[in-house]
Amino acid sequence: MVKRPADPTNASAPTARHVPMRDFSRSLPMSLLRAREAVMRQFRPALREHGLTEQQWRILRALAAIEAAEVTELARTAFLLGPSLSRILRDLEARNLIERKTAKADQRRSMVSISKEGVKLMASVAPSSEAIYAEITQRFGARKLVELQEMLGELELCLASTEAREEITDDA
Amino acid sequence: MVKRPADPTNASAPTARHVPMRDFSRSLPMSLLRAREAVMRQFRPALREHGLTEQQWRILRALAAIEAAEVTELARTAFLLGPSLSRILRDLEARNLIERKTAKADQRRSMVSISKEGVKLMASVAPSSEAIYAEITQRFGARKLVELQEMLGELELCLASTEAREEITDDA
DNA sequence: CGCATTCACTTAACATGTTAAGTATTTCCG
DNA sequence: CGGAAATACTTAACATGTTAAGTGAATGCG
Repeated sequence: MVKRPADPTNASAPTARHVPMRDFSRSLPMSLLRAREAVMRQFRPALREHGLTEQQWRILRALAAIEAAEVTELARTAFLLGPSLSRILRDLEARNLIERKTAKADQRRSMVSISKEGVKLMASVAPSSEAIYAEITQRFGARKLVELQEMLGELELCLASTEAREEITDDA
Repeated sequence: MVKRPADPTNASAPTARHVPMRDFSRSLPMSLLRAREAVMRQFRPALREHGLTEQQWRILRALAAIEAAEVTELARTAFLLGPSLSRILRDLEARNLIERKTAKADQRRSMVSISKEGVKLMASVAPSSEAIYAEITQRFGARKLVELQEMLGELELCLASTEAREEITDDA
């Protein structure tokens, strides 16, 4: 907002603009964050009415789609980290929305599944969720939405392979 | 909406697939989340080396760009909620990366600015940050990146006006 | 077999997201 | 002027993100 030329005697004035960078508000992470927040803002009230957070809803949806799953598999599907999932499963189990039983073959693993109550809750939320999604689709345009999601998928894909070589390039 | 005929005897098998919905992994919030996570995974190690979190970095960047700002304005710029910002500013101030002074005209407001140390820290992080951004741009394609960000902006815009009418439609 | 290693999770600790409530200041208005 | 209402934060409380460490069970292998 201030376009002042370099000021060599910046003793009184608070320092700024010393480190040139891209315009902050146009960075990719920011764009993604803002877009996602705009979308989630549409859903949160409906979920909240049913006492669900976004992540709890993700887990229920994932479970409804895959019968039963190990915790690790569920984490991958719902895109949650293990510790978050652990906590949430504990709470969902306490609310009787899910069930777990340790696998017979391997005592380390526990199979998680949605309970009858969980299904009932999902059924009561799904309509409004779908309605909201439909409204978003309509506003933004169905074709454009597909296009956007394709680009997002490509972005994810083209960054996916960078993660394993931290060990190698870590020569600092 | 449910395609399955009623099953009165679902006692043994874990219940599932009772609530048909869009394929979970292809929902828009999920796509946005995954894409953003893929991007942030590139940046986090570099920030971490300098003892900064993503949000702290956002605040420093915002401050470097606008000289000084009120807390509310900063929250809008860095896209953080007030409570988060309050906590982070407290910590950044304790680390002498920012400075604050209450405005003379209005004792409620406090002006926040980046400190000399903060500028130094920014200068030490900016190069790797820019390098990472450049690599992402190159991998994904500069033109495609612009296109993606335009779509994200449009999405945000077309959902922006929905927020004020919760009071009105809240007739439940 | 025995034991180090790996594996599947869980706990812990700290930082942020999210909503609600609290505090101090200012403004509005009779 | 004076008190209700609005404003600019801050605190509180709970849930999740993120990394590191812990725990118990399986595996690999000498």
